[in-house]
Amino acid sequence: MTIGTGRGVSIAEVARLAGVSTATVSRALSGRGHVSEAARERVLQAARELGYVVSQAASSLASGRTRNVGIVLPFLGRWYFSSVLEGAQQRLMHAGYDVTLYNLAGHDGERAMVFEQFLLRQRVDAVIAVALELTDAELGSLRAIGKPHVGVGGPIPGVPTLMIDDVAVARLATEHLIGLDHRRIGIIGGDRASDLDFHMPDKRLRGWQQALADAGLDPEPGLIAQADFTVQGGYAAAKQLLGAPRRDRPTAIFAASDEMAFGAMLAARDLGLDVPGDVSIAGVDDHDLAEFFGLTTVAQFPRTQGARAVDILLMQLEPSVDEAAPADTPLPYELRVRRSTARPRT
Amino acid sequence: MTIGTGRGVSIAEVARLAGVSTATVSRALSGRGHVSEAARERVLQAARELGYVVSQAASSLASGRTRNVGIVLPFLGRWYFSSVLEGAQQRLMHAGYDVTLYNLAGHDGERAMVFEQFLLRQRVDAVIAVALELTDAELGSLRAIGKPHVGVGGPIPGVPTLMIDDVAVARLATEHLIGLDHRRIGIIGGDRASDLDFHMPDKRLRGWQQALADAGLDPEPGLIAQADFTVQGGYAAAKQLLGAPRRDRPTAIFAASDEMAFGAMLAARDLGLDVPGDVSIAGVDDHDLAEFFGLTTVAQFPRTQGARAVDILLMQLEPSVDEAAPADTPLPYELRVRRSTARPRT
DNA sequence: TTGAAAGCGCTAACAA
DNA sequence: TTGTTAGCGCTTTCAA
Repeated sequence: MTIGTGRGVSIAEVARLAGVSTATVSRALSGRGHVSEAARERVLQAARELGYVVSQAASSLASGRTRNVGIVLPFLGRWYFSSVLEGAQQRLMHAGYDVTLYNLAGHDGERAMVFEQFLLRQRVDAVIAVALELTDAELGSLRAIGKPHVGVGGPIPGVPTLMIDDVAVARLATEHLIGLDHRRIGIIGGDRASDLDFHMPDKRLRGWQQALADAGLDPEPGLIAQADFTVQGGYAAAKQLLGAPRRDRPTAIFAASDEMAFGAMLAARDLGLDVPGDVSIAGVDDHDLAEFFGLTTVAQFPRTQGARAVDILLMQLEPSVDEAAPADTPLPYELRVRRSTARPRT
Repeated sequence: MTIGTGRGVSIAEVARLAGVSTATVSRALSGRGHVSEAARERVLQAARELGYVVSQAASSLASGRTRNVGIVLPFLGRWYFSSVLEGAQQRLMHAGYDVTLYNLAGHDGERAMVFEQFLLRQRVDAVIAVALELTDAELGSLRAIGKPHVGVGGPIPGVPTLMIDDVAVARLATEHLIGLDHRRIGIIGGDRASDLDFHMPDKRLRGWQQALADAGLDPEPGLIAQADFTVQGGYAAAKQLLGAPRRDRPTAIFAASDEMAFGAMLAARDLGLDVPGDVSIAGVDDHDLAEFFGLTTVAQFPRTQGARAVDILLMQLEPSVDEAAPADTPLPYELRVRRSTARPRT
């Protein structure tokens, strides 16, 4: 490998060594256009010998493609988000794409920066937005520059979005509890802040309501607590629910995320309540720690969701990849019953 | 804003509107070279009017700078790593840099890909390696292409590395326990797998040993358990330590990370042992949940570490930014005493 | 199937 | 302080 030249080996050097033109090298290496087997062989060999790696900048400038996908997300530290990111990044890398990360954790200014300066032009071929509701202006600019974009976990009008059926997921968890003969089933849902960018909390609430209604149970306000999708939040919310007088206390709690469910389990313990003896608890996600906590949950598969999002983009980015479009098939989810749920003590 | 042109507004259009040359536009917008106040004004105004954003590809090709920094890390889902990433990304973004993420979570093949294909040339101006020991070959290529690189949390020979003094941190936590009159202090350290890429576990073990030795205590093998830095691992390890016959059971445990300490706290509870009544537990990190669990810990500040790593790179990347070099000042850490530690019951 | 050559949009050296 | 201009390294059209 030639080193230290600052700019690296150029395509011209490969062409010279292989005894072909730069155009042929480009074709051989990119797979676009026809190249004889013999020529391809010699090019590959020469490239290997010289340690040639294409210059992204030059390639992008000439072709208009960056081989770079932007991923925008509101949190990095939470399980769901880092899992989606992981799944997407891995798939993209194998397809030869870089991932540029835009984390909106900070202030509003950052969001504007991301959309106006970074994503806007020429830096990425496509965008994956995770659990983010885009404003009309943001959508407008994405559409204007004609970059494909998909949403994961968030509802983006007019944009292919990968999301589980949140209503159905919540129903499933709640129906599991009803099936165990629970009659007073509380919910720890999202608070208003977490609903802002992302209407999932509201849907999970509706799923819970529907399941209760179908069973002839009353989804009374006293059974609803709100939290911010963190362990701490779930803990506090569960204390509220479980601190109610005995006759009002739920015998089961559906938490809209596993992290909140963990908090609820800890709250129950701290109150001296046995899980599942005194209270059953179910979550959503199948977090890495769900098994450890013995938490019954409805699994979703964020790594796969990230990878699927990439597949959809790749189909638009590289016409060669044209499998049967799986874009709008609903995403899988699955009830996993563990130790945290059981029939109520009678 | 002009839209839909595919390639976006070019510098030539801005130059025309502002009545100057493209060179002046470039200078005005990048801040390099002298431009009269009047010209700068007109350029800025024109650029705003046209919605001009520089083409990264063209700029990189011409200048050799990508305004892109690669961050390589072995995990995304763990608190320490996502926090470093968050800190670095935010700082970089404000400096106008993109972050390209390379997660080595997958198989070995990926590691080779990252170093040979992606990082090697022309895609990034600098590299931040988080808790990763680079091989000689990897270091060699980084050096050969002359890209600045820093390590965070991992020891990289010959490379500026931001890391806390792991020996001292472990000593501090252990001395805190000794100061409370504990005499049998166990440790949950890293297992061999986690030491592979990252000698932190070994250092924390040594800190514990030194603190015990200084106090005339015997760091006997029975007090040592190993885990993989996860909650689950910490739980299992703690069960081993705490399951010992009463006379051998430690009255305190130092866990080399907060996540393992959480596991240890849960293990103690499951054994019916009171924390801190029967056993005190201390960790390292000040994880987001440490406050919630009431865990005594030695805080480190990964977000700041990420940001500091960026500062060091920026100093090399942009000669204008020349503050007094803070490169090798030791990183701060801080004992935070919470509910999980107390004097042993007598 | 191959090669020649015209850019892609910008930066930086040089000249003025 | 400003403008002219020669590339940066690649892709892609066109012609052969």
